Amino acid sequence: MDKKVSLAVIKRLPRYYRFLGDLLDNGITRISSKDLSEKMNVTASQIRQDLNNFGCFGQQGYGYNVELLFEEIKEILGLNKTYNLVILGAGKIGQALLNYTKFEKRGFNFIGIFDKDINIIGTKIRNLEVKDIRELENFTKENNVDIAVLAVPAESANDIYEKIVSYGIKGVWNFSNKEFRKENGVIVEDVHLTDSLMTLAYKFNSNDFIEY
Amino acid sequence: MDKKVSLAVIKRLPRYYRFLGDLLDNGITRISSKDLSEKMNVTASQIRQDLNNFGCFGQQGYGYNVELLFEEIKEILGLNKTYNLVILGAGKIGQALLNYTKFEKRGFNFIGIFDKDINIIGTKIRNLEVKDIRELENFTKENNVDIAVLAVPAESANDIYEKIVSYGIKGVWNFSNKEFRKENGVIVEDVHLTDSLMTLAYKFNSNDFIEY
DNA sequence: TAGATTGTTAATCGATTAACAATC
DNA sequence: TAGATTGTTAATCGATTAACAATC
Repeated sequence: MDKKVSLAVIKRLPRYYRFLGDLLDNGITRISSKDLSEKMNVTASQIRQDLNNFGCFGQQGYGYNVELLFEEIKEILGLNKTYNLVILGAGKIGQALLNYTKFEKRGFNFIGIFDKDINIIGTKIRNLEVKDIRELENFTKENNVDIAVLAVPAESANDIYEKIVSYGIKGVWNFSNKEFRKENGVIVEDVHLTDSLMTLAYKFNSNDFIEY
Repeated sequence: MDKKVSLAVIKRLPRYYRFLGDLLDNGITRISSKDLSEKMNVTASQIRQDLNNFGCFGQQGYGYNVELLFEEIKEILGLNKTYNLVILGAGKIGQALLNYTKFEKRGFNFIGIFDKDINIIGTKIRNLEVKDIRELENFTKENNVDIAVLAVPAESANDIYEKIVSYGIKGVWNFSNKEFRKENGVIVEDVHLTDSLMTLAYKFNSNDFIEY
């Protein structure tokens, strides 16, 4: 068993992955922690410390092979697998996410979208027909659902979350403005857009904050 | 001049605001840091430390008046003002944000939406007609634009960002998968959806991480 | 008043940075 | 080999938690 890695480190991994992807696109094959640190505006120490939580990917006197490190981080993040996602709530947010094709390029496949509104059920969004939320239970039995995207209004968020958990779905990507108790090893990743906008408002009005 | 407040504290403010709002809705008029800490799953010490960055809002032996504290945090976050926002990019994300009415309840008003696609320009989304992105410069001269919502594809993100800055817009809510140099006091708040999904993937596959 | 709970100082903990021996 | 740069240990810094005097 690896030693525990702090969430602070984990949240930096996608950023490394992004920068390494850019380097790859630019045909750069090797990079030192120092050069990368300047591009990313962090310390070289931090980069080396972060990476060494997962293994020794560099070489003394050389630095890091960009492609190799890119692939390692991909593996660490779990992006060599594919994931089946269902969207709960076929409103604006749910539709926007379904229509956003970038996620599928990373292996996140939308296999279902559900709503309770009789006027939306049956309509087609992109390649999927909106199903009745009451069909979710059977759907999870017949399909391997990894992640539920919670995009319902705040009022029904708790109900739907309880259903998700009881149906055995393990991952929740939460766009509702609510928080949930993590139970039975359920993993919740929150996207609080309103919180983000409020943080922007604060920063907008004040110069008295410390970057990062 | 107040002493600097760390971004960690600032990012917790919207969460306090959210929980206090819930308490208010439930008719609860006072709360101690201890009771709130149990609801929020943080320490009472942290709550008191956080709040005391901004003032003394409690009362010994009593705790905090919920409504008063709610209003204080609202003020601190800058939610007693209103903000004018323009959306750049009338694709799925841009449209979804425009259609999401919650933001306006908080004082964030969408006053324009722009795109470069001739097929989209002129169409109406909610209450706004999509304008040609080339009209943005004049628009910013005639209107007080506080925040630009960057919802364009990655390829054009940098170009549009440069324009935003040169037109004197101070706040950027960035939904593009790019990062920008903060220049001329420009404030950028990033929403990296793909990063968030990758973090979820990591957590999904591993139990070896530390919560928060 | 006595009990409760704050505001704040001090202690602890963890994360970041610096330094450097190991080594490619 | 000499130079470069890692992996890793040690030092520093900052954030969180604990403790408690002040006080409502």
